[in-house]
Amino acid sequence: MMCPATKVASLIGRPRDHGRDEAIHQAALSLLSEVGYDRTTVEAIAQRAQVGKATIYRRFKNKEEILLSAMSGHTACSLPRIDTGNLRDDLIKLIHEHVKILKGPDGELKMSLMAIAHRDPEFGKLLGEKNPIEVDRQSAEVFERAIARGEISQEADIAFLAEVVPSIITHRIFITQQPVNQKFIEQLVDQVLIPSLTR
Amino acid sequence: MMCPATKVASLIGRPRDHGRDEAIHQAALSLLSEVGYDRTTVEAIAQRAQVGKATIYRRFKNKEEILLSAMSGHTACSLPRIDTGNLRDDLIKLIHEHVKILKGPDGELKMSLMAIAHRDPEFGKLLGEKNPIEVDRQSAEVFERAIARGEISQEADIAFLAEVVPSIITHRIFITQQPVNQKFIEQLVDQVLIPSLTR
DNA sequence: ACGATACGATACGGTTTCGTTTCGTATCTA
DNA sequence: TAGATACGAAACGAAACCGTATCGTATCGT
Repeated sequence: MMCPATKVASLIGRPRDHGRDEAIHQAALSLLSEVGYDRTTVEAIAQRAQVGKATIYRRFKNKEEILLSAMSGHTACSLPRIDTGNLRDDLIKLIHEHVKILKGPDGELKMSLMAIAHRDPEFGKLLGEKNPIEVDRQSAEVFERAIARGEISQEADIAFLAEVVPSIITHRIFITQQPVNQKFIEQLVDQVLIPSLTR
Repeated sequence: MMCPATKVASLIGRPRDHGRDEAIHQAALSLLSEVGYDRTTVEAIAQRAQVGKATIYRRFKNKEEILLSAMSGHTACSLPRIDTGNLRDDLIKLIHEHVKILKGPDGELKMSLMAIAHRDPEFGKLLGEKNPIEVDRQSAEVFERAIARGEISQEADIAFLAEVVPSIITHRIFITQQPVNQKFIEQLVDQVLIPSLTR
C-alpha cells in the first residue's frame, strides 16, 4: 500500500514523480471533505492537484482506488497536548479542541468518510482503523495523568471511556446540529464524565 | 406543506390520486436509506412507486423537493414501551431496542439524512427537528420513572442525558463500526449512565 | 357524451462524469 | 544521442441522469 501503483518501477525511461502522488492524495481528500464522495470528480482532483487525468489513471484503476489510497496515506490530525494539572480543566479543554477540529476541514472529512463507509464496507474498515482525527490517544493521556494524580480509579476502562467524548460531540455537531457551547461542555464534564470517572 | 403540490386543486378534470403522493414518499425514503442522496434517481423513485415520471414532476419541482417533502411527511419510528421496574434493566433494554432500529432501514435512513445534512443546511434543520428515530421521548420516560421511584435525583437534566445514549450508540455503529455487544452495553450502563444519573 | 385533467410509458435533448486515447513535450538510462 | 517512459492538455465514446414533452388511456365534473 506504500506505492499506489501496483506496477513495478521500470529502470528505463522517465521515472514517476512521486510528488504527484501526494498532490493527488491531498486534492482527493480536500475535495472529499468539501463536496462528498459522489460529487468528487476525477477531473476536479486532477485540476486541483495540477495534474493531467492520464497521470491519475496511470496510478489508480478508478476513483474508488484513488480515495482508498488517499485515505490510507492520510496522516491523522492530532490534538495539541493537554495538561492543565487537573482532570476537569483537562476534559473541558479536550472537548474545546475536539470541537474546533470537527468544525474545520478534518471534521468535514470525517463526515464524508462516515457517509462513504455507510455504503461501502471497505471504506468502513479503514475508517475504523484509521480515524482521521486522532483524539483517542489524547483522551487516554488525560485519563492516565488523572490516574497518576489519584483523581480517578485505576480500574477505569480508559479505552472505553475515551470513546464517550468523541461520540457525544460528533453527534451534537453533525446530527442534532445544536451548539456546543460552554454550558453544554460543562454539563457533559460535570454530569457525565466526572461522575463516571470518579464513581 | 400538507399538499406537496403548490398548485390549487382544480374542480374539473380527473382529480389527483393522493395515494400516489404517499407511494412516492415511501419510495423516495426507502431509496434514500439504501443508496444515499446522489444515487437516488427520480427514475428509480418512479419505478419503485409504480408511477410515471410525469406524475412526480407534476407534484414536485425537482429531486430535492421530493426528498424534502417525503421527509417532512415521514412519521418517526418509535421504540416500544420500556418499563422493567428498575433503572438498570430499563437502560439496557432501551439500548438494545435502539441498536435494533439503527441496524434496520430506519438506521440507514438516519445515516443518509446525516450525510445530506452535512452539505445541505436546509435538510439539516429538518433533521434536527424531526429525527427519524423517536428515541428521546422513550429515554425521558425511563428517566422519569426512575425519578418517581427515587432511583435518581430530581435535579437530573433529562433532556441533556437523553442525548447520551443515542450519541454513543450511533457513533459506535456508524463510525467506529465496532460491535454493540452485551459487554459494551453493560459497560455503558454501569460505568457511564448509572454513575452519571445517581451521582 | 364531452371537455379537462391525471395517469403510465416512453422518447428526447442537454449535461455530467467516467475511463481511454492521442498528442507534443519533458526527463530518465544506456 | 537514442529509446523508453512520464507528463499535461485535450478530445473522445459510452453511460447515467435530469427535466421536458408526447402519446394513448383513464377518470373526473357537468
